[in-house]
Amino acid sequence: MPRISASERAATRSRLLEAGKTEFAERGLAGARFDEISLAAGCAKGTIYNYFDSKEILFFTIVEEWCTQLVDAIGSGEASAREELFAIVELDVDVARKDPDLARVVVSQLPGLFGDHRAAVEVAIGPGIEHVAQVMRSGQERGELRLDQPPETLARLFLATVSAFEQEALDDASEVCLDDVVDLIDSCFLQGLIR
Amino acid sequence: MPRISASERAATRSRLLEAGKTEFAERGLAGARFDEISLAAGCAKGTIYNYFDSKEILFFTIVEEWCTQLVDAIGSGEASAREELFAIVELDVDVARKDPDLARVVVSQLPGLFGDHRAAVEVAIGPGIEHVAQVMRSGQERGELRLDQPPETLARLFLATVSAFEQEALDDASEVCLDDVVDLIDSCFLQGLIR
Amino acid sequence: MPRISASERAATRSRLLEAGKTEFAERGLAGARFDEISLAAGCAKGTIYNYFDSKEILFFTIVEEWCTQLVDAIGSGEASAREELFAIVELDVDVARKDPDLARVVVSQLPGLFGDHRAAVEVAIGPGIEHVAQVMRSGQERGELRLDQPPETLARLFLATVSAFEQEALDDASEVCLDDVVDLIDSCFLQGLIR
Amino acid sequence: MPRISASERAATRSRLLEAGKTEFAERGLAGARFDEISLAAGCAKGTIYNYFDSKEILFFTIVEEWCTQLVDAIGSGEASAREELFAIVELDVDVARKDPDLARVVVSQLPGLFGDHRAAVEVAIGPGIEHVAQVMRSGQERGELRLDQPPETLARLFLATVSAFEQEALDDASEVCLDDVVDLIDSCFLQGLIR
DNA sequence: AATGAATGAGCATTCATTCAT
DNA sequence: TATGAATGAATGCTCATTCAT
Repeated sequence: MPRISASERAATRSRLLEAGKTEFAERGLAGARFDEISLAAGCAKGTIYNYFDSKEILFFTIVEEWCTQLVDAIGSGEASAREELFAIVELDVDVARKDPDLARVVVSQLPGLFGDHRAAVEVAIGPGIEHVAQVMRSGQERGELRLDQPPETLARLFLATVSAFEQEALDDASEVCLDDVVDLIDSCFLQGLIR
Repeated sequence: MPRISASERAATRSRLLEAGKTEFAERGLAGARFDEISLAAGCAKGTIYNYFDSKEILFFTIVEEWCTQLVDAIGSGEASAREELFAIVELDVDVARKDPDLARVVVSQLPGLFGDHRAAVEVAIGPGIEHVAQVMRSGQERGELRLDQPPETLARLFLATVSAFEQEALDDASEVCLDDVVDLIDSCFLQGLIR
Repeated sequence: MPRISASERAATRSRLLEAGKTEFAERGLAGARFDEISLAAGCAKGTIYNYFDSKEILFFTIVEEWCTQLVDAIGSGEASAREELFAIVELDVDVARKDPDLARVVVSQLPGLFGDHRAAVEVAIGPGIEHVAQVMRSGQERGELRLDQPPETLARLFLATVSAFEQEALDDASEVCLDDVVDLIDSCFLQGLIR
Repeated sequence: MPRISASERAATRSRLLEAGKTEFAERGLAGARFDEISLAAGCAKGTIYNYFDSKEILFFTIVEEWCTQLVDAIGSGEASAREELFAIVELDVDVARKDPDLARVVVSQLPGLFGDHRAAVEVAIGPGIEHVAQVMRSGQERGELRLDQPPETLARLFLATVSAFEQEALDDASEVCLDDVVDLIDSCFLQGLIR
């Protein structure tokens, strides 16, 4: 018999993830402080360890959450490659709109990781990469997409570009807003893919 | 009267920048250690402070160096926007080829900065942005480039995309090599700019 | 009216003592973790506090148990000092054979205690010391044992030596086995006591 | 050109070892606090790491120092085994008299160590064991000592007994004083060794 | 200018203990 | 009584920065 209900546990976990997103978005993986996260989540520092074994695990759980949101929401795969990729960008932008901190973590923190962290991020975003690669593969097989790069490479370039554009859009000083990103990706990237 | 000759000073400074690049490329801004940098540069830890006031200053000096290399090498501005931008990518790729550590620092560390560091990086890469923005502006005025975004935004998106592609190319596990980047940028990005 | 039967309570208590022995033997007083003890005992961490007020109390209860086993098993006191002491060593070795973890706790952890813990261990092993001191006193009165040290001192030296030899025997890398200890104590220590 | 003279460095190192002895003697390896050690040594906490890489290293350096003192002071090996061992006890008692904290660390902390620490202590006191074992071996070869145990075992039992007796003598509440230890070891232990 | 020892703020992590259920 | 989630004090260790020499 658990001492707290499942919903309480889920609520605390959720508050920790939320507080973690904010802290990681503001200070990065290296600079984030558990003191701040626990304060923002309204629990004691030690409590974090009842939910996440380490700072890195909390971080990569957040990254996985982003990836899961994307993969879960992605559609049937029946449409053309362009339409599929277009939808993926829309989803990504949607996620970023709903949770800018989450997007900030993903687009700004992931490129700077090394070693074990690099490996962990590969694991965390692996499913997302693989899904997009599948779209690219189908597109190539149907003759819709360029063939000079393997599908996984196209997927990585695609996601990297989307991230770069979103980062620009998330910058408060920028003139680009999230709404522009879908069109920009379409015209500036997808067209180049199509042959 | 300086106690060491100007050339000695310049040599030490240069060794520090070189060692800094390697360390920042391997461990990031947050993880870089002055112990390692001084060791690699063959001087004492305290000596670094005779050349750079802080770790951040050393970092941003390196970023500026990258930016300066680009701006210095950029041509007259007589050609078409596409040719100019093409040349810029070639230059950037050239720099990355000659100094992969420098490129790694720029493409992987800059996105993750915030607060004061964010502001400092804006200062450091400002001239580069401004130069590319000027190319974009001319292209728009000559009717070569799309008009729906201000030239500075186009410049930022362009450089962000180049960085994203280079990062992919610098990843040892990737199938993309630096030689591919110029063509990929041309077909996947520049074409989208041109109307 | 107790909510659990006396036998259930005794069983849980017994399992906790057993688990405690193992953990203390493996990690020492300072390093022992309640998480492990409760896990091994098959109950929740908080339950330990229904039986023992603190980690130290659990520890000293175990030490007392060792002492009680010895005192309970010790004979009438009719025999010569040498025979009595010989019997005590045999008992001690017997206890160590049946419960090596218990012996390990006693011989390895007691010497390192200080302050309040030192005082508590004195209380816990006091009856054992006193019993052996009584044997020494009788031996001295009957003229069997050396008189240059008070009986309590002889008792402490005797038990300390037995512990030292047992520790050597309990060490897996050692050539000495528990069976040797009785003879070794007799020839290396008892003979020196007898005048 | 070192920034501090060798004597200054040696003095700081010495103060750290001294402060470490006191803290380890009072609180054990697990309980010792670097804050206290640095305070007692009159330097900053971080300074300790300029001299010792970790708490364990400081601890085992102290243990080694004890062992080195013994081994260095031990004589030619020309005398009989009994005289040699007698001299070793005198040396050990002398060290304990001059530096009771050091003795307290050795006699009370070493028995309770495990795992890596156990292995490290074996390394630290190895030379001392080996030296005494050599004395035992010579004594056996000359027919002076009992043959039923290998020389290394005799050495361990001998040192363990000396430690046990010294611990009793170092206990403030005990009636035994260090001066008694030599005679007690001779009559209670050495006689048992001799055949 | 160069040195490198000293500094001490900062922080993730552990774990005995508490207490609401 | 039993539970186990929450707590938060405690502490070893890192490392950018300082400064006496």
